[in-house]
Amino acid sequence: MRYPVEQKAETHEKILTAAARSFREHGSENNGIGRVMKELGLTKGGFYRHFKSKGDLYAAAVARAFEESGNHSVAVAETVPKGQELRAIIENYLSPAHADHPESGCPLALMSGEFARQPLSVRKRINQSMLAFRERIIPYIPGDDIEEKRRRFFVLFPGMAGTLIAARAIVDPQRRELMLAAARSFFLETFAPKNEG
Amino acid sequence: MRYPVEQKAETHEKILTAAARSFREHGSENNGIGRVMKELGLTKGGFYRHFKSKGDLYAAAVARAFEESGNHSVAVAETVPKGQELRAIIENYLSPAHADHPESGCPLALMSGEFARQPLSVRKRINQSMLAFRERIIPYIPGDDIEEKRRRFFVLFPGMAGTLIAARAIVDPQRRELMLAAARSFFLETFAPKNEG
DNA sequence: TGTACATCAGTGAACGCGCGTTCACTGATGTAC
DNA sequence: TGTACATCAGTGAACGCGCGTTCACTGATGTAC
Repeated sequence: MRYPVEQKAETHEKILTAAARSFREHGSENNGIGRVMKELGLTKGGFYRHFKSKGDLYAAAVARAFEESGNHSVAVAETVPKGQELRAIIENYLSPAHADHPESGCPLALMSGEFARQPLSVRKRINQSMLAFRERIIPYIPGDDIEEKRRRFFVLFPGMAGTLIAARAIVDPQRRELMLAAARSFFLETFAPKNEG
Repeated sequence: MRYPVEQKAETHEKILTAAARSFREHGSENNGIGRVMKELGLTKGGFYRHFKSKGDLYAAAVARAFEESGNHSVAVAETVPKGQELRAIIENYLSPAHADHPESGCPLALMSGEFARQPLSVRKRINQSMLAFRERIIPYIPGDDIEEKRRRFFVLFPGMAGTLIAARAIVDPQRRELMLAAARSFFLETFAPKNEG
């Protein structure tokens, strides 16, 4: 069949969006092309018209997940008065809602173990995606120069990601929220104190 | 064949140790019983004399990994003068050596995404292992009472774990070490300042 | 002391399953004339 | 305007592979007598 001209781009986009969600929710191992294509009502044979391999999709899906996560943080920052942006980002990142919804959450907190196991070519692309995410967040990080902001980013965000991971491992919802609350107040006080606002 | 009486316990122990390493290095998905048994020169059919299922092994291996990680931190603490223990633990945790050797490293930084995907029974056991790890580290955390120490633990260790994850995603070794160094000085200053030590 | 039997850790083949990937194909639409 | 042909996104069956799990079995040792 010949399909409408714009359809290929649409399908490509759908695969990418679905994979970015599915890989975060179910991991990329023991799950993948078949599941994603089935979700879209397509057969897995057609996948290779859109991506070279599973590794190719994985790298693209991680990039997409970082983009979505960046979009979300920026959107949150834009809902609050100037000077309050980082506070809002931190509160949102360490919220119970984020802990409860891995499928739309920060990839750093989800695909972590897998990152280290990817082939170099994939790791390089993941690295780029992470740096792109950083550059979107940087404007909201306080600091005298860009290098100081970047250093702070690399303490704050990985730190919060690790907190989210540990929180997700806590089974009891009440204990989980207590732990998140403790982390929230720590990161807020340390990186976005109120009187500096 | 009937085997020497002590052999069953020895094999059980070998499987557990090997799994704790292999699951950290390769993940538990797309890898598992077959690989571990082969490493020990055994066939995978024999596995079920020692563990009920793969999930059972997984939970036990995570527990073992937390124990090993706890042992390591305690051992590091015991090599330094009194009052310097937490500094030593932090420096060791955020060392390039730890970033380079996932197979013997902290499980929090490796199996994170997988944790959230386990069935409840397995997650409960992982939760217990994490709490047991905390209790071993608690003596080295400053704080007025046990609750404060626990809260600090749950900021410090997940924070460092996230840092390790992000560091492992950085391809260039020099940039990786720079990032680790920035995190080291942050966590040292914040949780184990020199003049309190 | 000798003999018959039970034990059970480990073997190895088999099972169904889902994975990533390949490939000959289909057929509605776009293009050339 | 009509006709012949090329295109190529998506199909569906097939491939080899490794997974977790089951099971009839082996046979050296421990136990009972």
